[in-house]
Amino acid sequence: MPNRQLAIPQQDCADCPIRHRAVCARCETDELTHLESIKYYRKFDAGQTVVWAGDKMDFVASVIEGVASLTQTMEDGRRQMVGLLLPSDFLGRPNRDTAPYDVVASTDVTLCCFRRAPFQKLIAENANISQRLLEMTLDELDAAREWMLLLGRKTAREKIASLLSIIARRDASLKDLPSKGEVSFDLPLTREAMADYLGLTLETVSRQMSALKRDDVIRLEGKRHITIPDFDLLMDETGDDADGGMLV
Amino acid sequence: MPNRQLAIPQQDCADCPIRHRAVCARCETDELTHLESIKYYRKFDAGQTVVWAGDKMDFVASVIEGVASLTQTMEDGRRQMVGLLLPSDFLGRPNRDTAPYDVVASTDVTLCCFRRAPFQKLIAENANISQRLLEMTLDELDAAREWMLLLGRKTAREKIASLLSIIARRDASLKDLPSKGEVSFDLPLTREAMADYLGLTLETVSRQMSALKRDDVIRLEGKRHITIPDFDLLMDETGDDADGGMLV
DNA sequence: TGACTGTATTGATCTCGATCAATTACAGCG
DNA sequence: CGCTGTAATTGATCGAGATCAATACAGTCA
Repeated sequence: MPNRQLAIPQQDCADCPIRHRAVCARCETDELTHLESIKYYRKFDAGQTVVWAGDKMDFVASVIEGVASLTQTMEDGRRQMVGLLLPSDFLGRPNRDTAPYDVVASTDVTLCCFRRAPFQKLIAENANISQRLLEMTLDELDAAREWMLLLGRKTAREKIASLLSIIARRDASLKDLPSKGEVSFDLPLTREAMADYLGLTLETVSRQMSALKRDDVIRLEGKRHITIPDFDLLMDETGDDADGGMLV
Repeated sequence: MPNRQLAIPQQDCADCPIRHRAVCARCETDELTHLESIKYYRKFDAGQTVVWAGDKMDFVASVIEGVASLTQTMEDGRRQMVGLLLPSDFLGRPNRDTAPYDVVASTDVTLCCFRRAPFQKLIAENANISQRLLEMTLDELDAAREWMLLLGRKTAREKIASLLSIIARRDASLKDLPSKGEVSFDLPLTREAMADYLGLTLETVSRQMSALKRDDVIRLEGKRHITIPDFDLLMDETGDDADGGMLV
């Protein structure tokens, strides 16, 4: 299994506050110049909708900080999250200017946006950028397939444990810490958003969180700050095999 | 929502028995020549495993005929299908020579294979091929996300109806028929494989099939041949909104 | 300070799909 | 033909998670 972290380039992208592995990644100097001229930043508050499904999207973007989600909704209101965008993740796609899903900021979010037209020109002209995008899309696809296993076959408890381990890992790698032993982090999702991620109801999420707390797999300080006393213990609850590379 | 069919090129690829939209698609004459020299065919019987998860895969391939599935298995045996490969779909990926999932032939399958090394060289040298692969991968990602909605939020009946509509559509488009009014086709999956696709047990699949038959949404001739008297009626059972582009 | 709002927890009950088990259908084959 | 083995159907029962409902809690605003 591929490991996303390995893909994060060491070279920072000009004035982006953190290094990120989106289009700017691995770019040659001249490409970077191109990018700088079409790049701008946008901020969103927690809960704000970035784009609605069906809306025109005149930009693509890279998540600089915060967490956003892609969500699908059925007419009767049933909702399923289908993408979770953490810092360094990419939003939008070339050759498609209509958003297929609602994009909602789960926390305050900063996006590094690229105007669509010049971005597409950039792709057309630079082979390594479309190769980079291909690589990232394949990682997304792997993540989606791991997610499908979770949705289709895991128990509620395993689902919660899996989600916590995914967030813990990504958070740790962002802070350059190992995800071993004691790990703690802030949950960027409400119970409802967790339920939408996991294909559960928020009551079940809450109950299973309480159960994991009761069994000392996790500790809660306030509603959102989580400490995992022993990461291996949490992993035992996910149903994944030990080495199995869970990708976000 | 994008429509896959539009992506199928009208130009056939040399001696491939049917036109297919894999790497050969839209290629210039000289690229095609390259391809011909690294291309070979392999056949598999229904039930045969093409590759095991973790195995080295020294080729990538395009499905020429038949149906294959990608499946993930947990240690305790729970299984979830995460990919269904129909004719024209692509298998394998550049820069990854280890199969992440079991690939199993659901029916007799013919693959058009490309040796990995020269194929990667081809990608590196031809920008339009990696753009083509990107496009295809994005379609896969959309399909995976539609699938996630199915797994997370649909009822057993809706799941079955959705699967039947997906297969009916792909089958119809392959035969250049419209998926309207009365449609009929052969189910390329066992009840067990359907269950693995849908995150259900095979008993539930069987019961829901019987229920759909009882309600005249489908008709069964033998175990595998299905007739849908009115495609719209089936669509009403899927839970999708009327226009919603369900992608395989 | 207290009313108000959105988020989270906990309880009681119900239901859909899982599980366990028996039977049937059918294709291949001696 | 009657076996044999696999795939599929059907029945009886169970249980995980959904649903409905009440309560707790932390901000925030008047």
